[in-house]
Amino acid sequence: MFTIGDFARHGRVSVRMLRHYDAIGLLRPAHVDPVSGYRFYEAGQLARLNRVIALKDLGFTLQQVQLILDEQVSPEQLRGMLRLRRAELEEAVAAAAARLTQVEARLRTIESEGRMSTHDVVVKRIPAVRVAELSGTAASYEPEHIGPVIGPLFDELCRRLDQVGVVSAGPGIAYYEDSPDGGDAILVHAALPVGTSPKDGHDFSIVDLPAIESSATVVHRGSMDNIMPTAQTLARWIDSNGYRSAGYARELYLECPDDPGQWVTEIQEPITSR
Amino acid sequence: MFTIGDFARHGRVSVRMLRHYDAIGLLRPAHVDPVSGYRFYEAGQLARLNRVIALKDLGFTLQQVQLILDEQVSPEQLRGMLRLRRAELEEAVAAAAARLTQVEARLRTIESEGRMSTHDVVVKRIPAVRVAELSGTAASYEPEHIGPVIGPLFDELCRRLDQVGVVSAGPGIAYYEDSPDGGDAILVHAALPVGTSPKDGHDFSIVDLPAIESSATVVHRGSMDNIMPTAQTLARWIDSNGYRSAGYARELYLECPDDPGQWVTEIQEPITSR
DNA sequence: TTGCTCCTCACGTCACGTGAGGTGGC
DNA sequence: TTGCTCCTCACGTCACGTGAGGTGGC
Repeated sequence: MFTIGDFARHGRVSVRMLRHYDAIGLLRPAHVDPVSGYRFYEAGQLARLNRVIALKDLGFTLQQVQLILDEQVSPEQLRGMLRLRRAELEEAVAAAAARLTQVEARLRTIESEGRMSTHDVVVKRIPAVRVAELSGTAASYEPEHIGPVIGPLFDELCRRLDQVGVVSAGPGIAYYEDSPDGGDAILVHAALPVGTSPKDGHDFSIVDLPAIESSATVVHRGSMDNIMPTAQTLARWIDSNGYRSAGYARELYLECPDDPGQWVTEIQEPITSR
Repeated sequence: MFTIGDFARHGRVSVRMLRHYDAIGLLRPAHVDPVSGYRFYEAGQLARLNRVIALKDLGFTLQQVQLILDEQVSPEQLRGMLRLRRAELEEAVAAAAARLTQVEARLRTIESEGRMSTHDVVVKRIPAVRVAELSGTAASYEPEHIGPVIGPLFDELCRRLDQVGVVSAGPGIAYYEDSPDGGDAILVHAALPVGTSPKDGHDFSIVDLPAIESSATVVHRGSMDNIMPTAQTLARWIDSNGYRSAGYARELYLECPDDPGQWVTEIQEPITSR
């Protein structure tokens, strides 16, 4: 017979843990003194304690441990639980490794630049949207070629949506593609989310933009003429965090007051892990 | 200006999170309606939200995120925090990988044997102990050679401790070493923990058993004559979980009633990762 | 008498999720 | 009027750590 203190010492657990396991019925002392309430454990109970610790170390919750030890789960169910745990652990390893990569990237930039960027890149899923859109062409990806094309496209799109009584359901989206004929010129799309699609007789196209399962995003503040440094930050982040670009980026116009210097835009770039 | 719902949608966070960040002062809405209490956010605040998410994703607590964003930490301190995080993440990756290995080992045994063993191996640190000990030799590691040697050694040791008025401070420990002269014979040590070391005039040795930083342990129930299957379970566990033996094992006699079938022993085997 | 071990509450942890119960504008 | 969004409490989560306040045997 061991007192709770001795038993805890042999099992390398805290006294508090043993009391907790008693409270939830996971490991009851072999004997409890009825007057003092003192708990007494038998040496053989160390085997049960070890099982508890071993299963807990695998990442099971105490409730699951209890079910397993009390044989409330069949071997078949246990296999299922282990497989689930395995999948969760595979994810956990990958997630921890990804965080580690990110922390290392931050350390590199802070050691070379003496500070941390304030442009923070976040990976998120962008859901699919149905949009109304108009398209045009621009001479290149340079902001000064795109600006004069995209602005009028949005203005015109608004006018045409108005005409058919459709009201946009969110901020405008722009995206670009290489010209299908292979030149330097590019396709420019100006899109506005719509809830319901209008019947007929409209002179704009309705397109379903697919979800982006994994998108690296940054918020750009200020005129689109100054987008380049932000875009480069994003590109460097993608590279130094073990991803690569997986398609064309979208721009989300979150706020577009008259003064272009006050614009707020989100750039969304599809990525896959490298 | 966005309502809390719109802002949450753009930032891919929950409304509850934004309220929480408001409550702790991490991200205050740009404006709060004084009569309705409605929160309103500016598009530009998405940049701050992104910083929060990015730092949170690195594994920092919200409190740390707050300190970092409010520039309460110098670049130097930030470097320190990142290095600490890096170390923690390296550990986290290793820990998750080790769990994964263990889960995979369990899956293999459950798929081959249809059930999970009830001999659970636990890795723990064994602290150093000062012991009084007597030694002898046995013909081999076989239980039938060791038993007749170790028993009398313990009896004799107890007698001699009694004589000098020393009382043992814990269960007996046995350990074995190859004979220094290279034969099959082995050195057998019977040891009892002592708190205070006696002065002089005793005929047993006082030895400091070093701590075992990383020890794989199992509890064996029953006579030491039947130790073999338990020892094999332990050996297999060590092998299939990516460790290897790193020294000689110890046996801890937790309970030794007259009936040897009721004995409870813990085997402690030093390990290192392979 | 002082220490040591044991006991039972009960709060705190961390970042929210999840109702409950109520309000205001379309 | 029904829905929808917003609000403020406030409890629950998970596995204990950490006092607080008190007892019993050496």
